[in-house]
Amino acid sequence: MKKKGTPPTVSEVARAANVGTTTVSRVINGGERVSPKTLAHVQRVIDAMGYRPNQAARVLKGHRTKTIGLVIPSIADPFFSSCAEAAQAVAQANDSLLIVTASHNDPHSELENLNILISHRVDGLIVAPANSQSEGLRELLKSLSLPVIAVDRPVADALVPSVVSDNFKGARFGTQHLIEHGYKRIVCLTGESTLFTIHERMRGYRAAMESAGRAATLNTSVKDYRSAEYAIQSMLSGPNPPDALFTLKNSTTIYAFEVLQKLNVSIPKTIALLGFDDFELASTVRPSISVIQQPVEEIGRVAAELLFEQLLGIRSVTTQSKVKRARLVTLETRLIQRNSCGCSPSN
Amino acid sequence: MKKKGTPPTVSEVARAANVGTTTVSRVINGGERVSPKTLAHVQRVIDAMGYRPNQAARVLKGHRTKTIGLVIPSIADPFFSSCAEAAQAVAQANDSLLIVTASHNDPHSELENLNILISHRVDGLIVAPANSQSEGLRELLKSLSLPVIAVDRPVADALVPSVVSDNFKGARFGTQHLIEHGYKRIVCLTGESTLFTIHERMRGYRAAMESAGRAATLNTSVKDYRSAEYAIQSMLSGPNPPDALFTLKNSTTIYAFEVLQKLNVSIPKTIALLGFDDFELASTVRPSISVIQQPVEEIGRVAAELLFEQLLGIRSVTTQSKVKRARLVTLETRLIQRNSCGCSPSN
DNA sequence: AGCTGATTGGAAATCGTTTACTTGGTTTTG
DNA sequence: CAAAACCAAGTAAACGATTTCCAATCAGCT
Repeated sequence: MKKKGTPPTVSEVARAANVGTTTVSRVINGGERVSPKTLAHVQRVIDAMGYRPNQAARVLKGHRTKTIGLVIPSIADPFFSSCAEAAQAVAQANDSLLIVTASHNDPHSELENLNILISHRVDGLIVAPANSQSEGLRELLKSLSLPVIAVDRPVADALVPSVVSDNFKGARFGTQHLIEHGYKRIVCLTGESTLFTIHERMRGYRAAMESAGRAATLNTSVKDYRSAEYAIQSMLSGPNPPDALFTLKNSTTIYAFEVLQKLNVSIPKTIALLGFDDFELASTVRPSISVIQQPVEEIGRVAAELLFEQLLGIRSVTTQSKVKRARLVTLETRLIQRNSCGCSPSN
Repeated sequence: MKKKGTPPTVSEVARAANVGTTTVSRVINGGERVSPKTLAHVQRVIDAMGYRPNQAARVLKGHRTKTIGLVIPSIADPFFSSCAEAAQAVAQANDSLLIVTASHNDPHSELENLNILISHRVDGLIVAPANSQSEGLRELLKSLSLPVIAVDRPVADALVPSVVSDNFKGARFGTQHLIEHGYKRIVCLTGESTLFTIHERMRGYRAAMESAGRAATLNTSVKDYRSAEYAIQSMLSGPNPPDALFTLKNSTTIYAFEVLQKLNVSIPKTIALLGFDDFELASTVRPSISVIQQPVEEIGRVAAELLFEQLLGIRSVTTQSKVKRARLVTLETRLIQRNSCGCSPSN
């Protein structure tokens, strides 16, 4: 075990072992075409010197960097960190590393991050685009020669394959579920948002209401506790108050829940609550909150798998068409029935 | 904007711009010693060709990889993902990328991850050691020539600088707080754990109880809802039931909360609850749960800052001694008073 | 013994960038 | 007016691993 200083190189190892660099290289890469005893000897020297091949040199010779990039709005966000965890696992299974950067939903920062990652010669990229329409992003993607997968939000025109959960169907199903359980006045709440996901969910809500012959009521002004309080209070004191709330994102769900608790409105007796997207403690609060759950880790996993599939099979035309076929992977959501919408399971 | 194919190189750019490679290189790196008009011209060509320098080649010439590695138990864990987010931000500010890997608290996997990162020639490492004592880790660290910072859990003998929150003081303070507010029988609950953090917290609880002349009661068997139910129920039906619970980790806090709710035990009237470590919805449940909060992002931030400090200032002896002085950075926790332990703030 | 053929090991080119050293041309100055 | 100083820009040699080709060795044959 060597102490400090500059890391040893192949030739140093070769000299120490009294062999050529070729032999050392072969030992490193599986030991083909090397006699068992030299192999053992060289391996011993390698271990003794604490030698580790320099990836940069390897990459320079035209090899993979064994590195993929992930650009997400925030690392701390539970949704994206679960995604990242799953993607990292797949990367590891494919002998690769995952580099994570946060765009904070800023298209400019996103572009910068992507450029840096490309400069580092990552083998592929997974991106949750800050903005599906962003011209900068689209231009970059067009000029790119490496595989890219979008997650959570597709890029306009399916420029790259995307993996998303079925926000539309999920929201429609959730709304239908409320309708079927007899709720008469179902109001949809969310923070004002231009995000693709929220947009799809609103569409799903509207579709379900429409096909049931109901009037859709959407309130997109719930940004914080205050606005939630205002919105809910005025609805309750107004004419024709809602008997069910469908909240389209976690923060909105939480605000609504808090407000209802504070106002001593009984859930689900007076008002039912159904949230889109699950969060750790939706099951812990009393009453526990029913939600439409997204297959979070699956999104990250499938995206990474798709990426490596593309990475490993660039040769065959068959693969290309296969990839072309799957420009948009839509993963199913499911309803987690808890106690907040009058459709209690066992407990 | 070039279409696809292999990425352009310096010499290609040089040829296209009718200059030497040196000039191109100079333009890339700030444009010193290049006339304004050639600079502009070369820059134009670079943009036109979509040229991006190959980091691998740059690294090979002995430069930083502008890359740091982070090895944590889990990426999806809120604590560590916040850490990661903060570390990434610092990395970005230092023009570097963050590579994240998950060890799942397995020392073997941890070692493997570290080796891979080292092979990729990361400039430095941040690790949350799976096991402070691990011989493999200690040996690796000793043989290493790059800066490493430990987070959350120090490495034995302060082999590398560590950034941790003050688990001992936090737990002692929390316990003292409960004592001061008149709770007579304060029981400490946690999952059985050999983790450094939990150990420190137990030590803190014991210290506080001891110096108050109380008998410490620790139950380390709360691993899931079932075991929590059993533990709490038997304590409640036994002689001398507790009037306060101090839970040492989030999962334990949640289980205890759920069980108390289920048993219709009033919080904090019958039993008070204080948790160690904060989580998003501790403030949302009713009653909201008071906790000892760790400076989560600060840990990640300080660790990364320390790393870059070491990375940038290897020259001066002053800096070395400064680093030596700060082998263990202990960050203060604070008590977040909510409604679960009889010491309610305003609401 | 000498030849064949398989097997193992080595020398050298290569990847794309940086950088020490030159070159040629201009400007300043004694 | 010549010499010194200066500046932009180019040439070529690294960096460390892979890889192609070639050389050497040795066993097994005839």
